[in-house]
Amino acid sequence: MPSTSFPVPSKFPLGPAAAVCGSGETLGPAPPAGGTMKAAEEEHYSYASPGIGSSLPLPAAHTSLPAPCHDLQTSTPGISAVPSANHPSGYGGAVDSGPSGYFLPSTNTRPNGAPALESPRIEITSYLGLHHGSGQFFHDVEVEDVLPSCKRSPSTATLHLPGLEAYRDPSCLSPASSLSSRSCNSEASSYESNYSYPYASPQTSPWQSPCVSPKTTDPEEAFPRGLGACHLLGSPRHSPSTSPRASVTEESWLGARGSRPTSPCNKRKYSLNGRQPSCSPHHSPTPSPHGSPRVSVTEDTWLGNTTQYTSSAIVAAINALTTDSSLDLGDGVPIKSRKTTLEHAPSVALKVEPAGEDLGTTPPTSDFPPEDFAFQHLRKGGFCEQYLSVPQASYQWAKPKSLSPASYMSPSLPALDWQLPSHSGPYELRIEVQPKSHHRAHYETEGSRGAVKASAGGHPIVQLHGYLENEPLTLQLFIGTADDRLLRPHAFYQVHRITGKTVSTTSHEAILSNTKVLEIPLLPENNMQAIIDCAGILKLRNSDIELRKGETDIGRKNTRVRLVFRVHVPQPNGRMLSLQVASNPIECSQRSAQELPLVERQSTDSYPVVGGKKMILSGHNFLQDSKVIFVEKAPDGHHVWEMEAKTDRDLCKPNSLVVEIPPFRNQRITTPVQVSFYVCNGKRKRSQYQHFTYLPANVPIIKTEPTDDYEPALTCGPVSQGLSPLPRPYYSQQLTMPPDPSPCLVAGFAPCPQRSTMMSTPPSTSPKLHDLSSAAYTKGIASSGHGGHLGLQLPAAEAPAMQEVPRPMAVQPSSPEQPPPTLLQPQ
DNA sequence: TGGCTGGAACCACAA
DNA sequence: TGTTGTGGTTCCAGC
Repeated sequence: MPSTSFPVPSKFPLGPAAAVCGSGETLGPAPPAGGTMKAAEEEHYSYASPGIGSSLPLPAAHTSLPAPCHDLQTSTPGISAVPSANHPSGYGGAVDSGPSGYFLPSTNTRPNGAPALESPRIEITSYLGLHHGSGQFFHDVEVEDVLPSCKRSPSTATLHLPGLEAYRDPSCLSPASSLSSRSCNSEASSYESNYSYPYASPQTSPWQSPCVSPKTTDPEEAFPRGLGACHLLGSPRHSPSTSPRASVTEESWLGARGSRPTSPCNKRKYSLNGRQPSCSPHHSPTPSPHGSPRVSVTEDTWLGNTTQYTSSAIVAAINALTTDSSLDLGDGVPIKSRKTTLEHAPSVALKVEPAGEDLGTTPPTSDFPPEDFAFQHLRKGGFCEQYLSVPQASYQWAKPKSLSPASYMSPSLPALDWQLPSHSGPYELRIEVQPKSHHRAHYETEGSRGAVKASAGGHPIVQLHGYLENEPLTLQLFIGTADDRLLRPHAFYQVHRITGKTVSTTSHEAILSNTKVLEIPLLPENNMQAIIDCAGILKLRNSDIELRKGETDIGRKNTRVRLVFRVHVPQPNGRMLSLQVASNPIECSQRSAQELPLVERQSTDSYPVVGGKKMILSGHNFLQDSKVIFVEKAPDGHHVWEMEAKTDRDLCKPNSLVVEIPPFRNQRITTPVQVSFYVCNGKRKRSQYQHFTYLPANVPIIKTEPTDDYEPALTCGPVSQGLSPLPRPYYSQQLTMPPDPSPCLVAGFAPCPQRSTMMSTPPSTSPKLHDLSSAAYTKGIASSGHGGHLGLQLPAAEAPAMQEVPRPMAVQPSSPEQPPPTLLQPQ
């Protein structure tokens, strides 16, 4: 295993690394992140570069690595942290060939006499330092010049201790346990995904694997591109395992495909050329030098690590002195495995990177528009190259993952599962063009299926309104859930960066808390508008995710996602105002997309109990036999009332359905009653629930005409952003801030106005948009990274970015399966 | 040549 | 327990 050395300012003694190495001998579970790691961080990392640290798997992560693993590592052929002569000197040189003694005493040896493995080392160099401290990074400087103020998300550096959270349960996982063609991939992806393996298991230790195969998800993300020399083993990007389908080498070890993987529970029974996978998840495969967690450098991680920040962001990060673990890039987002695998070291090691991809030869270039250039330059410039040989991935698996929302204590940015408003003060983040309701996600084993498109052609467009500054901002995009619960990163889908001639928008990948985030520049010259033509959706194998420790969601039939956009607007007071908006749901399953009806719009969202009015539903897969069922649910989810609405078959079209609103069961209601309805094409072919509100008979109808003016602003205000034109309550998870959140903070979390997001309310009655002083976050309470279903709304006082200690606050559960959105008790 | 797409085979699990 | 349906995943072929 190559040493992983990141240039680090002298003030970063890399103590953790050394310390960790020392402790690395210790077998057993790593201490909780909050414990040792925290201490280490505090002690040694008073500051971490936002750009780098945010995702760097730090050496600390190996505290739990068993010594034997180290031995394995060193002894394995595939891994060679061979310092390349070609490596740039200085910082760059330090990356690969950094003096081993830098972290570990050269005399460090194993009890068994074997040379001590150098603990993975990562020297962290502050971004500033890179820019100003080394001429080698002039590119970066140039970048600064080019894009002086492009504010990257002020991610905070994170130093992780490994093993705190395993992606897969150690008992269930083993490199071999997940096999199939994906085995190599999956493994890779899993590890990369921070699907950490338990600390004390040699089998799961990255050390046991000699493989050092930088993975890449995208040829274009080529930092590594120029790193041939930097890459250990010469092939940073390709390893036989990286492409299950195309590599001859792969065939050699992969052997004939047995059966296809199936979902959950790791029941796949593939044989991996010599690596007999355990049929039982509980059986750990025999450790093999070949089959090991990857130790790789990934572009993704690199990208993330090399995220550039503006000075302000850096300052913010410095101020934050954060130890936020949620920002680890290496944290665990599976990357296209076929390009990332690292098993089978031998082959990997022998694979030679195309000459054309020599280190540092990638010129900045004219291939990119100015802004693109800036990004590209940043990504591919010397700065990044300096670190390409760092086997980050190897640590990813061991990195702790924030299982609990509470663990996210970054003082700078809200966790991805926090519910944020789409509007605050003068700012509003809005999805001007919604994505299509269907987009077939691609698997790691597949090629990209392109970028998400808009319904009417083109691509989704997002714009930040109200921002009058001249400095660019960064729009973050990640894949969020589209179920009934609070919006949170989707465990089974990740955003995938699309590149190519057809992509006009530059982007950059980063990983935050196991979630891949695409960062897209929002430029003033573009009116702070971004065309999202660079975002595809990657589907992760259910079995991979479900086995992740702490993961409670299941992947089966969990195929709807939303594009979630975030932007962090710097405030005069130095804080960040974070806004978020989610798109309409996107069905990502091939089958579902072809079969399940999907309601995108409804012409009416409320009507008096008498019913009788025609409502037009727009969507997909409507059949003449489609039925529309109205349902009223009790708090416990049971159906209190069901009524099939009459549909006009003559007017039925595949994408539109005319239905007559049935009279409500109770004609004497005095307050609006919210019910649901869905379109049913037959057994098990139902659309998701849509909300509808019955109004008291004597209530004047505010909006009843079927119209095409699906103006979110007219119906739900900013909270509707990202939702269907007409309220789609179940997805109305954009946070609506009451003018004064305080009422929601007292009296035992009494019902809060936020519920308004579920109600169809006319503009006049829509909750007032919160201003900065009322902005708040709603933090999903998750038992796991993605497991949060319910959440506590956390008002963030004046500025969301402050992330002050969240105060519990009532929030509406948007689930049709859950009790009415009246009160959400903090958990 | 490689990426994007649509389609479908294959397989395991669910009904 | 056996059969059929459903959905996840992978592979193929055409553009």
